[in-house]
Amino acid sequence: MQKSKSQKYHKILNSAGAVFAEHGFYKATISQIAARAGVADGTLYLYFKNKDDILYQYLSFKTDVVFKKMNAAVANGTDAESKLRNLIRCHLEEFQRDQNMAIIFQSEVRYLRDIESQIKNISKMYLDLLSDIIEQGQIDGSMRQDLFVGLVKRFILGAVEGVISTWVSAHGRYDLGTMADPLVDLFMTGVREAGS
Amino acid sequence: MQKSKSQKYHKILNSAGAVFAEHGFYKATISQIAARAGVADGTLYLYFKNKDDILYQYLSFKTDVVFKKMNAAVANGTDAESKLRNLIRCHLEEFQRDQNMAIIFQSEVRYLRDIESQIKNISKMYLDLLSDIIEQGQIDGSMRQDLFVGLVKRFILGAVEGVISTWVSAHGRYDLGTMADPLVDLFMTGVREAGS
DNA sequence: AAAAGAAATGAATGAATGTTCATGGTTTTT
DNA sequence: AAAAACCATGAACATTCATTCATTTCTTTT
Repeated sequence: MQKSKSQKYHKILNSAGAVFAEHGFYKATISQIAARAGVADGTLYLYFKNKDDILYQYLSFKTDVVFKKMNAAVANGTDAESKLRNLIRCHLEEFQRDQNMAIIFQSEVRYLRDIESQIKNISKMYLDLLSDIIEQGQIDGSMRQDLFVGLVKRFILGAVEGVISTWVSAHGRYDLGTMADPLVDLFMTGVREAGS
Repeated sequence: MQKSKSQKYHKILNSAGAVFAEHGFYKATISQIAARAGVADGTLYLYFKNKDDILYQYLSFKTDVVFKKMNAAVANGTDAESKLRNLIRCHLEEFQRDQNMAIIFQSEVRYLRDIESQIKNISKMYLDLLSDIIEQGQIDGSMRQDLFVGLVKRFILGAVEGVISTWVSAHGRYDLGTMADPLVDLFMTGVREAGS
């Protein structure tokens, strides 16, 4: 029973993801989500408080999963550069794996003021990861000392998101994962100490 | 009369910009826009086809103005680096000057599939400007030959947009224009030929 | 200043859709 | 197998708004 509830719950979440990604949150209707999940409209309200709550729980769930993977990816690196490389590769690969999530994060999240705390959380966690990496790089001498970390980390996140955005616009027609290394190279060549 | 129509038209456009920026397109109502412009609801329909059309014309108008300035800024530079510097400074300053526009471009535009052609236009124009600059830099030897222009230009745009996004999230509390030079420096140090 | 034309009004309309709840079905318990 | 507890249904409800248009107000013409 717990499991069957869980199953239906996730079925609805998934359907919601697909419908939100296709039509956008506001144009998506409860009926569309219910139909795609193969349940009646009213059933959604057994599992979710309201339409907003569906999106909220979708984002929470995805955020959790992805962020755990990102943390693991970073922990897997030794020096600052390999951590950065792992983080960005993980980011690109996860978004490529789940295109609905990519669309929702890229297109919708900025739009929703009510869920601002959620956005802030995921962005903040990501930016904090980047801060740590950059600071480590400065300590071990692989990154310039005169970097303004606050700017650099936003710079990196913005660039990665821009690349994802473009990929989404192209309907995911090319491989996103392969952009990780050129992207980091491009970035590192700017950050790396001239002589090292 | 032509002028008074023009005045009211722009009054409505401005009000729409403020209301869209504050509430987002879907939560913004015709009544709010009308009230802010000091006209009756029905009056909007003398100047615009419908709600979508208001946003469309807002974006068209702003796009035109900003893009002319960006073109002029680029034309004002001599070498690739100064052109890039001028472009990015112009971008940041214009968005800072008109925060409503900044919010709408950053938060709303990605969301609106119907206006995709519009977005594509402004993004494409911007990316084309960047392409030209990078190619010129490669020709005159100030930028590396092995750059993948398609990636670099999205990298730059993404980074700039990321910085603007952060500024918008902070409710425009700090000066955006001053970030132009550090941003370009950060970027150039990566792009510039190691020896030059 | 009267008439004609243009511009503006805002209450009424109608469509869209998030949410509820009385009803019916299914599973579990006794 | 009857009763109880639980789950699911989907038609009906209520609200929200974009849009319209009959009426009024303002401007121009003669």
